[in-house]
Amino acid sequence: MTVRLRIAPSPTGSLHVGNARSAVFNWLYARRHGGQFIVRVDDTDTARSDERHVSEMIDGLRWLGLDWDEGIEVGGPHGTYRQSDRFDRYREAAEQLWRGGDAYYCFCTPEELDVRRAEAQKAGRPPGYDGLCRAIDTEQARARVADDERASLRLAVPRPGVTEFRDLVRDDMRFDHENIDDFVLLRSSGAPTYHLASTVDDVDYDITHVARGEDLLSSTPKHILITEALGASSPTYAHLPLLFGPDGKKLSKRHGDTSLKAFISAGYLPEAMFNYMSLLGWSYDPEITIYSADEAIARFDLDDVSKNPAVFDVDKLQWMNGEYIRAMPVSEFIERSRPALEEGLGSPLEPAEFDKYRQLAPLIQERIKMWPETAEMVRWLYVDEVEYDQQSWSKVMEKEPSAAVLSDALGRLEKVDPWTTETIEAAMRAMLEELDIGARKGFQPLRVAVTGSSISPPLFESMEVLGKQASLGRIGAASARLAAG
RNA sequence: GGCCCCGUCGUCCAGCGGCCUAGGACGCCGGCCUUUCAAGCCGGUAACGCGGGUUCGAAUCCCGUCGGGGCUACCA
Repeated sequence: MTVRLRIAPSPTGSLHVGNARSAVFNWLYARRHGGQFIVRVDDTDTARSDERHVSEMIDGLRWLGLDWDEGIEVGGPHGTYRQSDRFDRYREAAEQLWRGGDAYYCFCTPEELDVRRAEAQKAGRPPGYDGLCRAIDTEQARARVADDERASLRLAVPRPGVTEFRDLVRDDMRFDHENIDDFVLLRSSGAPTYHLASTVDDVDYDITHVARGEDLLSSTPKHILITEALGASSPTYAHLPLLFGPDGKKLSKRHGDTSLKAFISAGYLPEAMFNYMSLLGWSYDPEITIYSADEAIARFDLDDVSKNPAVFDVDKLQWMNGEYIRAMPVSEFIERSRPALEEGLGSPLEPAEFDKYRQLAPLIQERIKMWPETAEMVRWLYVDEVEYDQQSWSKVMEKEPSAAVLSDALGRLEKVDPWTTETIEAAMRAMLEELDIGARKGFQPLRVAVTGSSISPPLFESMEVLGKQASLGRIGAASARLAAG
């Protein structure tokens, strides 16, 4: 039997990293077992659903490197894979439930329910639905509905009773029906609730494994009850540990922008993001942290997923991103960093200008963790006049023997020909010797003069790429500025 | 409040009765390298929440306790 898994995000907001991580686990499991991965859109809440979120989600999932065998955009035997197109099917299922005696009409208004809930809470009773309308005679209820009276349809939860299931992550679960109220299947508007729609879809689409966040663990008995009432058999469930923010609370908007989109635009690599997310609640090997998606597929199993919630650690993600950046061939680094570079610089680069970047690229590659850092690394290369970093200037330039070094270097550098890293370095090392000063005192002033900062890519390579004329000009300018006080 | 889940370094994970004087990764600290910053290399810091059992032996099993979290809608 081939496994079929799905993710079913609601397009009521941006795709959250928690959902993205669920998608990764589902995908990994499907691929590992040669099964199918399906992407469905749970948009029963039509008022809050937005098409923009649907396409953003698709882009995000693709960006991560996931692909799906059926679902939104790619199609399949089950139509559009959007719940909003299947309301008739859900009503039909509801009807089936009602005919089978597993559901009943409820004529309580939301206002009445609010009042009774408040009372129950005050009296220390469970706040769920009290089952009042369950007592209404079926024929009578049908007549009232036929008479256009507003009614919702609720599941008649078997009482007494218990629902038990084996969760791949949590092992044996047991829920007493005492704690499950007769929840709504169909709203009085005729729209299905999430519980109904999602369960019907899982049944109709032959989903074999449902791996989702632990926040749905207590809803699972409801889904099992619906499934059984429908005469189908339940999928295997796996409730994944939740993702937490640094404060130990469920990751949400209050932790800043936690949408996958935010991470994409922050400049993370999809490989790093995938790798990092797969590590949240799972481990590839006790000794190995970095691995490819294919390697993960070869070892992944829902059985091995941890029960503990995981704190999303941006520091580790960044480190990992840096690892991936450093691991790629230089040519790839150059191409992939280009968009962020030009964006950071504010304009596209002419071929000749880009060529300078290309020369410095290997040195940049080992110094950044995130794409946006490239522009900061080489900005000095593309300005007419360097902007001196205030701290660097006072720390380096306003000290002996910077002034002397600058003018001495100027004289020596003028004679350097050809202008290469090696010849520049040779000339400067000779200067060090003759002036009898250390490399720090001798080179830092030049660095600040050329790049504007005491922190930069390696000096001589930088000077070579900048060019002789520009380099001399900058050293001269710094020298003059120093003289002027 | 009720129901449910969870509890190993600050964080993520390994550990599934003896291999644990608890391992790896991030972070942090120190060193080496070095013209800065990185990278790299080397080293260090740091945890089984607590209390009872069970057992020859427990991080691993059981109970309790404390702590954290989730759910508790005609949202999903």
